[in-house]
Amino acid sequence: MKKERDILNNIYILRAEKRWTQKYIAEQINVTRQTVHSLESNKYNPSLKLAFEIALLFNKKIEEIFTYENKGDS
Amino acid sequence: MKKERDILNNIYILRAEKRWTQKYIAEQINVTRQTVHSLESNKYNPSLKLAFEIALLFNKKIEEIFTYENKGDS
DNA sequence: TAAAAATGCAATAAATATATTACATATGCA
DNA sequence: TGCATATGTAATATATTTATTGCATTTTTA
Repeated sequence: MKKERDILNNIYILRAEKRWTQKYIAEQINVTRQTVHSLESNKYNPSLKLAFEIALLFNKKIEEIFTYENKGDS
Repeated sequence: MKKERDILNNIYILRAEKRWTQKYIAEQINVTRQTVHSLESNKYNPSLKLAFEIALLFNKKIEEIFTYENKGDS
């Protein structure tokens, strides 16, 4: 069995800390609000460009925002 | 003018250091050799998952392998 | 409390990453 | 030199991300 991993992120938390809206983030990084919403809901694999944009916006490293962990591990 | 950035990577160098083939890398991370080749030729925006897989394989941080820099800056 | 803004969600379209296949050239090695 | 392996490239197919639109519900704020 090959190891499956999930990409997870804590954008929801980071956004709450900053009190930013999804719309605001979307505008800053030039994507739609849908994209931000999908990202936050943690159920897909964004492009590296998008990950970099998010990291730049929050002034963090990609790995401080996104994790790649064994499926099932919470 | 909105700032455009390029995603670049040094996989070619890292691979040379390890003396690995494109085929070998492709097999390790479950993509095709084409994908590895395209990646190395630095002209596109991979998925975050692929970036994580490469980083794991080389045991490095994503940002040690991929950079996101202003277009034109070499 | 009413209006405005923010969020969740869904369907479909558009864009682009990745796979597949194939072939030509280059490079290393017997 | 000749064979095996590695690499560059291209065309087409498939998969997945992202955009677009729209609407319902929740939360904020005047």
